Amino acid sequence: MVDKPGLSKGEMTVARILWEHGPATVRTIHDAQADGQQMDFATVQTYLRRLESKGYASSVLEGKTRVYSAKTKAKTVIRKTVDELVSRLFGGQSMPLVRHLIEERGVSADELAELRLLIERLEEEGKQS
Amino acid sequence: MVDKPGLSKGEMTVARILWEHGPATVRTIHDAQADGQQMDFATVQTYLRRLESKGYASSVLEGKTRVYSAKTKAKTVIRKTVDELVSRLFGGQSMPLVRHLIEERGVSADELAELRLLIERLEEEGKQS
DNA sequence: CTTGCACAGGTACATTTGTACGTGTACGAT
DNA sequence: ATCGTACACGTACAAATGTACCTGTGCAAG
Repeated sequence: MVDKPGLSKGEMTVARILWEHGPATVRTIHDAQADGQQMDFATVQTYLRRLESKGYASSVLEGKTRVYSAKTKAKTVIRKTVDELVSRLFGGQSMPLVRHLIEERGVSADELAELRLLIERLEEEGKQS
Repeated sequence: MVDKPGLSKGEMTVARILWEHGPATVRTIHDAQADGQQMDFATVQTYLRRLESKGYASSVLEGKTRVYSAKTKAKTVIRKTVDELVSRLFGGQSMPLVRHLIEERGVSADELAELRLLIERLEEEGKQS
């Protein structure tokens, strides 16, 4: 796997919508934008085109509309992006970021419970390996 | 607080070294680079200059060398950057990122213990508020 | 004194990114 | 047959970014 150039912020925003909705047209994605962060139809189109040329998406002309599909899994892009960030901002340590997320941005009671379970599970695994 | 333009990746890398070392010269920062991700002396210089022009750093000429200091706290930049990322990649939800960090990138036993404490503390706080 | 380092500061420049306009065309309504 | 609508697709272009060279100058070694 040759490493494709990374995604820019705008491309990422569009990519995320693509992952969520599955195969979609420019319009679908354009309309799916969260209010307040609208980008022009043509802009979305450009991002999609770039996504495709970078190898992150593929498309087929279906009738007269082009339908784009994600070609790279969200997880892959997320991993790469997060790794990047962690390395640049925290010297490769993930804990500081985890701490930041939990402390600085709210975590609901439910999420807290989920986290607890996650941790307990990992502690178990740790013990026996 | 007018929001200054964000930091680019390169600038962030340099900014981080600046935060760690405290006031430093171009050379100090250049030499402090983790092996393998060396950037040219002049490149570091440029980033520092840009950091200053964006208002994230300040500098004084000390004798014949210029000494740069961070002007914005790491936490501020981190918050902004992470918020950005979380919003673009996870639609504003931080839990998916926390999960990713814990599951996909290793967490040592010690860190796990720390996390457990952190969670317990938050659970306590939650109960009484 | 002369030469060479070590830096500061200015300038350069190709890419990438954000953002979008304009043209051409197929299809459905008049 | 004609028009408006909805797209695809090519093109545009300024700003941001990554990356670095070049020039001048003071200091220190010869």
